[in-house]
Amino acid sequence: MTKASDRAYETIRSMILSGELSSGDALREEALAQVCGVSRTPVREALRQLEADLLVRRTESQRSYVADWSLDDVADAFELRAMLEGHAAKRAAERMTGDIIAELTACNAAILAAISKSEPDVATFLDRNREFHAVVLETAGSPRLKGLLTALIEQPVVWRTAQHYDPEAFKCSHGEHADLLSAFERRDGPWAESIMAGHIRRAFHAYADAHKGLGSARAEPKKGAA
Amino acid sequence: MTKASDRAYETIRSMILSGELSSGDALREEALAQVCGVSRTPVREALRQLEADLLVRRTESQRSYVADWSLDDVADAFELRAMLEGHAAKRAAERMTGDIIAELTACNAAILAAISKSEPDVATFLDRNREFHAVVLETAGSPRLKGLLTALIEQPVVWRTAQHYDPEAFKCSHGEHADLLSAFERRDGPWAESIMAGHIRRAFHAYADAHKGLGSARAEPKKGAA
DNA sequence: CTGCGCTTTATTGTATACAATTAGTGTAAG
DNA sequence: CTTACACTAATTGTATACAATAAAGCGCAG
Repeated sequence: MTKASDRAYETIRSMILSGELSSGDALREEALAQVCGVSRTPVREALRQLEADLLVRRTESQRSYVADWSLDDVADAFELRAMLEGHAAKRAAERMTGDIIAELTACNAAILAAISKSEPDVATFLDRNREFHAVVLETAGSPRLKGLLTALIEQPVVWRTAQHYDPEAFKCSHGEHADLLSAFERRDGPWAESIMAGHIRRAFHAYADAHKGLGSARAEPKKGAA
Repeated sequence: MTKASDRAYETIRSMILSGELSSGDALREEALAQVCGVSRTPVREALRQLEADLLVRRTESQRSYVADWSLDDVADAFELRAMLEGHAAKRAAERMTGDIIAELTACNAAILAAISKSEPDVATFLDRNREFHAVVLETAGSPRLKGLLTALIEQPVVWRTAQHYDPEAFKCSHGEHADLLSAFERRDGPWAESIMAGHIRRAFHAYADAHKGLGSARAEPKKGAA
């Protein structure tokens, strides 16, 4: 994608992630085009990409809506993510180098700094956490695995989960990254896989705990509000 | 996608799978538009879809080429497929019903019939094999898993592998499906997972054996020939 | 002869107009 | 009061023209 389609993609994506657009909202191409300051053509392309990212769903009649995620959907996604990121961690351990360990160590130190403040710096935590996982995924050296996971990791769900973390949960996350580094230092693939799978599953339960009760049954498409 | 984009998608896809277009061939939008009898707009959409299917790759300058698969790429894809289809088999075993077992049994009987002829009916084998795996995947009941796998299963590589099967290999494939049915009847998820993972890995080795020697290093883009 | 930079050409990106399809609405029959 | 149906309005699909960009060819200097 180039300039205009990129702008459309980023704009729409951030509107979804920020909550400016909420689950089930209709996404009309022309309205989005005006918002993004481009024509419908790049908007269409951006919508296809967002659909691949699972942030947008399309009805059989080709209308687009902001995707809604029931708890089952989220569980489904986290289960796959645990399996795939576990696999990525195993492969990364087998391919690990000192430089990358240093990079990951620095990254995790930044995470520790961000969460050690009196008021945790959630934005920095998220950025560095994303970076940590991205480096692991890159080190796994499987383009296809990378492709599959990118469709799963950058979800609104993931984004919002950390908002509900208590100080203890942040520490857990940091500690699991540290464990992962131990496994990487020893080139212990299976250990890394176990830790990563548990790490992701813990994140899921943090999400589930924060959302228990409100069943979030799949909503019907709303109209308007694009 | 609708009529014109569908036609473009199917046309280009079959051109790639049939070998009419080979690895590295340039895919020029206008040329494809003429071949498909549509304008560039639906062709562009089809190309994006084919890119998601990993049948087409795009350079950083947005030019499209028929994807080429080194043996490492194929190994990578099969490894992921073994993991994901194994997972699907496990979930399917946990959700299995008598009706579905009957359907799968009939499907595998058709496979047996196709490969028992003096001259094996490869096309029927492939169709029924695809159907068998599709039913398992459907029964797994994870839309996301389904989405991830469809990007991996319908590859030219898969298609051509069976061309090299000897009678024994066909029998192995049928036998593993039968084993899978045993696991399903007993609702034994881990067993089903093991069998399926092995089933996929065997297919990979059949491919690798047929292609050993010719290294198939990633070719540079060719020109022309769209 | 070779390497660099400019000009030309080919190809993709974007905008817009129009066609086709779908959802929404109102009305009339049961 | 409900439902079926037709009609209208809204939305997406497609084609085409034009703009931007990258590849290729060419000339020139070293």
